[in-house]
Order: sequence, then C-alpha cells, then structure tokens
Amino acid sequence: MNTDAAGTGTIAPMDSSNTRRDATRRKLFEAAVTLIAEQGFSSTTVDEIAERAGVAKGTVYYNFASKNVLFEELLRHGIELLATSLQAAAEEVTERGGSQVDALDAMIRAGLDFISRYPALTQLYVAELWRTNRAWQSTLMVVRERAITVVEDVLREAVARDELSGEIDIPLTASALFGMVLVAALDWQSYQPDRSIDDVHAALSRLLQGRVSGRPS
Amino acid sequence: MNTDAAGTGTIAPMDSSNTRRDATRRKLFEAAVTLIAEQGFSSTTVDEIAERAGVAKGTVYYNFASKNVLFEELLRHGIELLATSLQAAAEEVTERGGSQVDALDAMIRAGLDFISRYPALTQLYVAELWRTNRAWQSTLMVVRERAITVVEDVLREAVARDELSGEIDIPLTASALFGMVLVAALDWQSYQPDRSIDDVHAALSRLLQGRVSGRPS
DNA sequence: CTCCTTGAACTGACTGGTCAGTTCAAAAAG
DNA sequence: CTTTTTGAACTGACCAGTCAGTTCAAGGAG
Repeated sequence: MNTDAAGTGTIAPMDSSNTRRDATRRKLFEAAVTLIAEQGFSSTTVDEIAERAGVAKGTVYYNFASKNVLFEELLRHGIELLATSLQAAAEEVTERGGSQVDALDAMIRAGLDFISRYPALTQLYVAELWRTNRAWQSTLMVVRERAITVVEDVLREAVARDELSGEIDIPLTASALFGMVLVAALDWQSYQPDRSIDDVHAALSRLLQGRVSGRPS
Repeated sequence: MNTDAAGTGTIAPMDSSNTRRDATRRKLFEAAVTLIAEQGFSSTTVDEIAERAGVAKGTVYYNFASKNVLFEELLRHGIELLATSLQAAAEEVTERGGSQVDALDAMIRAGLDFISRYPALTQLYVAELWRTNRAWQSTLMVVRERAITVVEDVLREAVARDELSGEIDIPLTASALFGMVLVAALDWQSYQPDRSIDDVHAALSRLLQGRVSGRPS
C-alpha cells in the first residue's frame, strides 16, 4: 500500500542526502545498477542486491515496494543525471555565444563523461531501451524522450540559425548522433579503456563536423 | 554423449534445409529470437520457446544441449547473415568501380535492410553486446569482431585511396558509424515505422557525407 | 502393393532446485 | 518515544533439465 516511502510529512527534498533512509536507498541503487547491468534484470536476485549493498533483504522491501519498483526508480533517477548534464553542457556553450554546432560538440563531450562515469547505468539503458512488452516500458519511453529532446532542441535551433541545412531530419539525426556517441563510448569502455576521453572526443567531433570525407591536405 | 545427431553417415550438408531436424531447429530459432528480444534471455522460458515453435519441450533438448547453447547458436547464425550481407554490399560497389565512400553508403543501406528484416535479432544483439560476465561472452566478442571488421576494412581502403583523411581513427569511426545506423534504425522501427527505408537512408547518408553542417543554399 | 523393422525424432509428465515476496520479533539509531 | 534496520524462516510459484515411452519415415521383404 504505502508506495510513498519517501516520507511526505516534510516537503521532500527529492535528491539530497539527508536521512539515513536516503543513504540506504542510494546504496541499493548502486548495488542494483551494477548487478543488473552485468546479468540482466531477471537473473539478478533481490538477495544479491541486498548483499552487495551490505543490507538485509528485509530492508530492500522496507524501502521499495518490489524489485520492479526499485528498478523503475533507478531508471528515473539515472535519466535525470544524463538529461541535466547534457542540457547544462549545451546551455553553457549557447550562453557564452557559441554556435549550436559547438553546443552539439559540448553535448558529445558531456555524453562521453556520463558514460565513463556511469558505465553500468548506460549499459542497462541500452539493453532495455528498445525492448517491448516489459512492465516498465512506459517509464522507458519517458526516459528516452527526456534525453532525445535535448538533442533535438539544439538541432532545431541550429537550423533556425542557419547553421545546419533546413533539410535535415531532426528526430532521425538526433537518434543517429545519440547512437554514434553511445556505441562508440561503449566500445571504448569495453575494448580500449586505456584511451583518453579527449582522444575519443576528437574522433567523434571529426565525424560530426564532416571532416572525415575531406581530403588530408 | 552423441552431440553429432545430424547423422554423419553421409557427408553432412551443414546448412541446407534437407532434414526434418533442420526444419525443427529453424522453427526453434525463430521462436527463440522473438521471445528473447521481447523479454530477455532469463525471463524467457524453454516452455515458451517450445510452445511458440509448436513443438514439445523435449524436442528443444533433443536438438540443443541446453538453453544456453540454443542461444549461442542463434547468435552465431544471425551474425553470419549480417556480416555476409554487409560484405556483399560493399564488394558489389567496389567491383563496379565505385568509391569507398559509396561502399560505406551501400553498407548503411544493407544495415537498414537487415534491421528491418530481422528487428528482433538486432534488438537482441544490442541488449547483449556490452554486457559483462555472461556465459556466452566469448561468442559475442567473435560476433562483434565479425561485423566491425567489415566496416573497418572499407574505412582502411578508403584511407589508402585518399578518399578519407588519414587522420581518422579507424576502429572508433567504425564503431560510431555502426552505432549511428543501429540506433537510428531501432528508433525508426520503434517510433516511426511508417517511414520508408529510402527516407531513413537519405538522412543517414547526409550525416555520413558531412552535408549536415553545409549551408542550405 | 502391403507388412515389418529400424533408428532418428519427438513427446510431456515429472523432479529437484531456485527465488520473489511476506512476515515478524527484536535490536539499533536518532 | 518513533523510525529504520536486521535476519531468519516460510510459502508458493516457477522453471531447467530428464527420461521412459511414442511417432514417423524410409527401406527392405514377401
């Protein structure tokens, strides 16, 4: 019954690390995200999550109504981190008078930062995003929307300012750019983790700015 | 013991659709790929797979050593389809004297074709590719290698012919291109399935050829 | 053509184990 | 005091894998 576990008695601060309870919840999120990224949702047991978080199983159910709810809240919590960071990167550039293409570039950088900071979370989104018929599908659609919109907005503004051709397909280009960064970053993390983020960023920038098909000299 | 159930009395044809057994295996592949794409590996039961294939559970175990093995063979079977089709597309262009950039474009098209023909298979690869600590991880590395190499080869040849800048990072660019097509196509299938493949192809071509940042007129 | 034989292919009830979710009394924290 | 955590015991559903028994199709034999 009591889904409102956050204690609405006081105006809940949402994110800050005030109460003991919040600390526990954060430990559980962290434990769950790595385990689920590694093994998938179904093969991760609640006992495992509790153990990795250093907490009793009963505590999990004191803090979350179910395994499903824990996961959904995890998804929602994660996307805020990503969308906020992308938006901040874009706005920072725009406010300093940079071009929208520069803003895109800054978002690529922010995306890479995010993925290298939260690889498990990213892996988990990728695994779930295009899956159908799952309990948390609606949550995922919101999550996707939240992230893609940020990219689309910048593209739209770029077209408005004549920085990009008006013929580009905004939603599709946004997806493609998103995918480009996502897959390149995951491969980087998985197969060449030693490379610097600047290196990776430079390669993707080049691709974005169409300098790939330009002649060398 | 007897894994060699195909009857080695005659020189086994390997792939053709001769025997009753092959037909059964194909039905099982088809059933498994959709179910696993929808629900994930762990939450898909062998009973479900058997039922969807119109076959008894025992038959699954007569044809495959385990659920894991069924899945691994499915992965291997699928990647052959993809790699072959990408390679064919690239070679066809090259042999007709086209540029390597044209070959890349043809591969994008072939990739889109593949994804629209086998959406479930694609979804399944995406979900599993960057996961760690799974039983079939080594199979997946082979699978990934097989696909990425095709793209890298074309990029390398393009650099050799001076069509692309020698400064591009071949593995990373290959990943990025792969991701661009993958994510754009999955989004297309999931959220705008009505659009024509030509439409999607055109948008991605534009992105590849750097015409995005060119001015409209 | 019909009857038999043979081995491969298939069947589905059954088993042993696992796991999500529940409950609760008692302890710790604040 | 209240809120939160503990940890262990329990339940009921679910599921991978097994195996003794059945069906099928092809190739003689008469």
